[in-house]
Amino acid sequence: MAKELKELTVREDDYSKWYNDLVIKAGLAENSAVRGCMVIKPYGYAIWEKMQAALDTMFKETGHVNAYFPLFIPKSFLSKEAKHVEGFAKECAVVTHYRLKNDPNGGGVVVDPEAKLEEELIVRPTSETIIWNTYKNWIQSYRDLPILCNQWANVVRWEMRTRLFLRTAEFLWQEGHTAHATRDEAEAEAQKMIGVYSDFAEQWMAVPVVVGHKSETERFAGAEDTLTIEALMQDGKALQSGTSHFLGQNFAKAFDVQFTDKDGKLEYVWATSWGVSTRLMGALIMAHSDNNGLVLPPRLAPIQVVMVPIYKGEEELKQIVAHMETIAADLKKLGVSVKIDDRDNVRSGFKFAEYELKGVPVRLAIGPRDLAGGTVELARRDTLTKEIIPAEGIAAHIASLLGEIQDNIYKKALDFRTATTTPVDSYDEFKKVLEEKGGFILAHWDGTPETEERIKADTKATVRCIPVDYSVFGPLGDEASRPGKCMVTGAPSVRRVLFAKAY
RNA sequence: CGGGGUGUAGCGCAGCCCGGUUAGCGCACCUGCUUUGGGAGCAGGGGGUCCCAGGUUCGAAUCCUGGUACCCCGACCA
Repeated sequence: MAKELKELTVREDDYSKWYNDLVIKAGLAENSAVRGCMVIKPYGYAIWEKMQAALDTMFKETGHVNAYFPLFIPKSFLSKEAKHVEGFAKECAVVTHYRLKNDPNGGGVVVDPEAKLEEELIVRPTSETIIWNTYKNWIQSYRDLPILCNQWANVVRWEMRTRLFLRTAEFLWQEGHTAHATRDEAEAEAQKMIGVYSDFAEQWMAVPVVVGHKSETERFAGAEDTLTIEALMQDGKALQSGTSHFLGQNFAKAFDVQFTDKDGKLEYVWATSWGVSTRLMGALIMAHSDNNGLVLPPRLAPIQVVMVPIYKGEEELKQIVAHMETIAADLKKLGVSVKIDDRDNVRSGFKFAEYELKGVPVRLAIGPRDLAGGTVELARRDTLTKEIIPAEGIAAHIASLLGEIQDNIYKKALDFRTATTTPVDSYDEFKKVLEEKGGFILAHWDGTPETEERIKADTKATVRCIPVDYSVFGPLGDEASRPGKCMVTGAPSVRRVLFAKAY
């Protein structure tokens, strides 16, 4: 089956087909029979669980706790914040009835018209409204603040076009919702959490990201400021991989959440919300994979080391597997996850290809020759190189190699981004680079929605973010952070911003 | 919602224009033998309401009419 995959080339015209085939063939997910939803298969879910575990720990280390709020949101809640409803109204699934009945005209069932709801329920596209309706009851005094809650949940957005992991009708995510006594504290929280996301992306996913502010048009519906992490995929398109919003007092005012401060004055609460989703799976796949399949960073790989026996006959298999078990025990002591694939109904060559497709970082093959000579064959997924090395001390060697692989994958992605980030000064050059090279473009923009809209209409590229730290661009950074003139209108610009075509 | 395209075995497809054996191929699956240091070979086998409904015809996967589902491209979005 993976033979078909090999015929595709990364960043060909049909990159999207390549990506889709990879997701399906590597056993991560598939399209559901339900419109626009996906089935996350066990191997894909194992990766998601590792992401969840790492993020959850990071949230707790920054003082957050988990909670859970309802799936259904009364329609009236959604309309309390004007911009919020405007942003989400077009993609909501709506529950209108609560009962079915037998079809009087024949087999099957129909919606019982008698069972119409007084007020329709919206399947949450995001939970700000239902959570703030609850926070209202939790907050009376400054002593009740801050509230630092996170929720792991699924949400539904009825997108017109869907794509596995990147944009599905239902997706899994976490959403943090915090309430604070002061503006400063809430702003600091929003910044802190985008920092957590950026650390996670870079240190766990090995995906370099640019942290920045969204422009007014790209901002979250109902936010005063949206911070984002933007990652670059191998086809030169950007992927918004996580966002953290400073919500001001918008939701507090919409849901009338006030508290008494130290001076006995009544104040509206300041808020943030922040989230990442299964879209991160898409980022992980598109950032690192090659034509042999997934390339998983060791820190997120469900299986870090796979061992494949090479053998003739049952007796030899037993011997080799016994040997492998002692190595596996050593690895487990060092916290490395190992799988011994002793299936005797598929051949070893098939197994090699299969684990490459699944992105397992390190593979050990052991056969009679190794058994006799005290060696193992070690293969690295990231470089696709193989070497025969002594079995002595192999566990410690692998443990440090996993760290090296993690770093190497990150470096590769960073080098790609560096090579695919271009500063441009004129609109013509902008269009040319976008057409021929793609990737990130650093250019001056006058800061107006009109100009941004025009650029988008002309080129489909958008302002991905206004970076907060230009040093991530290396040598380009210093010049990019200085003032100049908008490439379209010639109006003054404070600094270059990051443009790209996006998913 | 606009513009294209496709529905034939679990998956990928050919056959349709020009109606006519028992609907075919590759992968996958099952059985047996031989193999096993990079996706095995040979032999045999199982599996189909040809998307649905109606029509034309001696005869429809093929032609006609209507429906329906899905995919791709745009607008929308994490």
